[in-house]
Amino acid sequence: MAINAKRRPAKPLPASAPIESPMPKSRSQDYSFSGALMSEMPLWARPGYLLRRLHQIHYALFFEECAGFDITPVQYGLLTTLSTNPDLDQNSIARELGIDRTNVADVLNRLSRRGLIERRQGKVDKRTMLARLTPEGKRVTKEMYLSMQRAQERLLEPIPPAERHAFISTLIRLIDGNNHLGRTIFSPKEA
Amino acid sequence: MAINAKRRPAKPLPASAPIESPMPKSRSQDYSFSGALMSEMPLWARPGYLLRRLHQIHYALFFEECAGFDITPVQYGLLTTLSTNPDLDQNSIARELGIDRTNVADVLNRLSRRGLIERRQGKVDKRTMLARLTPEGKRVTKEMYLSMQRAQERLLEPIPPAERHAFISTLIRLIDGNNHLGRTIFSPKEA
DNA sequence: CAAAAATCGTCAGTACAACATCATATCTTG
DNA sequence: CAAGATATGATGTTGTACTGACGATTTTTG
Repeated sequence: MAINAKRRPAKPLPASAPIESPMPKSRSQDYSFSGALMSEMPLWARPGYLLRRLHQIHYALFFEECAGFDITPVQYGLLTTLSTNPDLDQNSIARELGIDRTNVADVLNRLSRRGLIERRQGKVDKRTMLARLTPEGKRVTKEMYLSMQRAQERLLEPIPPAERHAFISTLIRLIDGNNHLGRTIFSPKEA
Repeated sequence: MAINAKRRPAKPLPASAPIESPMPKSRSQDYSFSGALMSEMPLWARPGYLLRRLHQIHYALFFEECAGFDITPVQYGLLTTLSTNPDLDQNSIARELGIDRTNVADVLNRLSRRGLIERRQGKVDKRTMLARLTPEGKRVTKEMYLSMQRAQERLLEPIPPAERHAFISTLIRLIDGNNHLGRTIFSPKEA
């Protein structure tokens, strides 16, 4: 989900948020996730749809707060990961970030082109390319931290503080619970 | 965020789910969304990151359940929208779905190419192009419904049923609360 | 009513996420 | 050591999501 158009997202990423309320009036709360009725579950009652929207909104907030850095959320995630554990190979990064291996290479290339990371061959395993932050990369990562953080806070602002941890915890449980998905399930051999 | 690789997603979209647990051990729950401490909020405590992951997982589930249809979640959302209110113009669809109007045109083209929707000029306002489902489109929409629904259910399966509505309601509140984002904020004039 | 402003769709261009496939270099193991 | 497994790179595809600009058509307004 890329959003960056030209250079600097002068217009940070509209997220194409609907001006008009996307949420119809009546929320009868009865689209039953346990029963089998659910005669006609509308869009705004589908978690998948809501997740896409909220994810988009996070993008918009991220770009709004981090305007001028020209770094995407995924890129910042990668910077953070390298910041925590330096000299990581691309496969490990992929697992850490939850993105595809080839995609990691793309992101690394973009970051490398801008001098934020550098790569070199691993010594123990010469097949691997270990990535690490450059001094510039460290500087940017640090400099962006508060902006990124503000985006996270603004995202959760609409719900009372007491609910925020619960929400995050639910997200984590849902991710953990579905984590068996992915390449592990349909191994590249079959299919 | 496309996922469809070849024709039929034989491998539905790995979501590149990490094999190794992406969630570190200690979740001290203290990355403070109200205070200002948060010395070093790790990836897995950032709602933005978690939303991306969960959104990805939904994609994987959707493709797994709807394999063979070769329809993406966004495309199905559009089909649903047209199914509820036929003869909608592209701007309305954009608002309804929460995507950009140029993107709506893209999606409509793909659906049109496959004979699932048809468009014609509006009579009252000749600038508009009203889209509607073809009979084939209606058939597919109906046929996919249960599969789509299963994906939604599987997504929420890891949390107890009692919490599911609360989760959805929180998502809705977060979306509603941030809905002021978008083109309306940074008008195209400035910047 | 005619000129100006707003709106609708389109097109071209960019970015990016998530794949597939093939080639190559490098382990690892029987 | 040879065979298989693994890591990465290079290249290409599809789909989502923008930006910016343009023509055609309203709508608004002077």
